[in-house]
Amino acid sequence: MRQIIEERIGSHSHHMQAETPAAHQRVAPHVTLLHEGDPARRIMEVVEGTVMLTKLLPDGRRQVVELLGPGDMFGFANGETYVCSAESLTSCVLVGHDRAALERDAALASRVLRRFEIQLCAMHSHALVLGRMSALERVAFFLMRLMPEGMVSGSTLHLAMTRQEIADFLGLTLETVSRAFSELKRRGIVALARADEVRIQDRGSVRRLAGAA
Amino acid sequence: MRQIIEERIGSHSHHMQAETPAAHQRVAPHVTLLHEGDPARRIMEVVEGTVMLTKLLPDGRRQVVELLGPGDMFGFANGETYVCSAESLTSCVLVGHDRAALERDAALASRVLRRFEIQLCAMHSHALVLGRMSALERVAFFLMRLMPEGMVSGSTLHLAMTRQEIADFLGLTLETVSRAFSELKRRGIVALARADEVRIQDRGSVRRLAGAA
DNA sequence: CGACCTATTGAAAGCTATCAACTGGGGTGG
DNA sequence: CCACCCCAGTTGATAGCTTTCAATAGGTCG
Repeated sequence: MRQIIEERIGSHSHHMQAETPAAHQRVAPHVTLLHEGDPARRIMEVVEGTVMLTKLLPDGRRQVVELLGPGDMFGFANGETYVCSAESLTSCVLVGHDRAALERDAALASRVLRRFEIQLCAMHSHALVLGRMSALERVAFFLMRLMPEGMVSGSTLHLAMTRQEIADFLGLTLETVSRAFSELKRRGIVALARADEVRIQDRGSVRRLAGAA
Repeated sequence: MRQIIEERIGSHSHHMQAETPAAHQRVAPHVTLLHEGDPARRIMEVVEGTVMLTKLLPDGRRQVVELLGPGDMFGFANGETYVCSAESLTSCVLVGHDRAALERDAALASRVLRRFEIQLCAMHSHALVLGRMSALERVAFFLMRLMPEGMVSGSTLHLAMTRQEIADFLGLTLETVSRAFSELKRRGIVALARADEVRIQDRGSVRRLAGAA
């Protein structure tokens, strides 16, 4: 069983004046950060690294509902408890924000609001992907999501996720994801140095398949 | 072509002090409220009625990404433009909030923030539905979403959506949605007085199929 | 070097999409 | 007021894509 590695590296938050100052913490990869159903006390912010949010069905089917990077927030609640579990994919630096602090700190509230809007937009795109795209298109969308803005054809991406995790994100099975990668390879759109090292040979084709969503 | 019917019924917003006061407006059913790609000026709030947000793929495939009721917000932007189109399903009352007002009005910002969190949670559930549920489960989920809290078996729901709209919401085709309704009817879980009048005979089965998501 | 886990590939089954015909209800025009 | 038309919905048959089950390959770590 993995444990949460928590290491205080000081607070850089200047708008906090409360009894629970924001503390940065570093966590190792593949650590469960919080559980669906646990009491929702704080809103967490990703400072560095990648976090995935997951939901489970009673019979064990899993969906990765969101992938989070620097600036993104998690720890949402509908009522009293978290609606998703969260797990670090890479080594991460996180900050927790007390829910009460949102009422006091207008600058923080504004920043969180802006970020919620961005994440809501990302979820809208994801709904389109899950509801209407083929397996090949979904994997292309996944790759495009990982490509930095100014990326050119020929660059290499590192995947921090297994085929199973990618499948759970895209609403597919791990075999189908693997077949999609093979198909992209066969078409000369990507090259795989290793399973988690993807060289983008034809950025345009990836964009086109992803529907520029 | 349908047009937006706009009827001022006065402002009930007391925290506004800006150059663009919040104005309530009533719109007819099946009216396009805003278009994906248009410049994003205001955030809209549903006061009464139901609104659907949709996204399109270049080839015409459509996804209804969100269904909104009273209190819900829309008009999100990632950059300068709306990421979704919005259309009224029923007759609606709406209020527009100037984006600049969010900076000035802390009470409004707090309310919007809270609502964004609720909608984000709803999107997480929807991702689970779209990514991991069967057709029958999706339709059950859809019905559960429409059932009021204190609803008992035997009550009747009115659907404000066509089979095509439900299909676009659930990531299915209209035929599959129709077959799912027939299957629920065959199992005695629902009864259909008309295509848009659903009597819930067995609330428990609906909940179970929907995975209590 | 071997064990184990992840990924790939193959074959067959299953579910949903697609194509097509038919039904029914509502509205319109005669 | 009735008949017809039109559109939404239902149902059937077939095709296609993804899943499932299974076997093989590759890589990493002890």
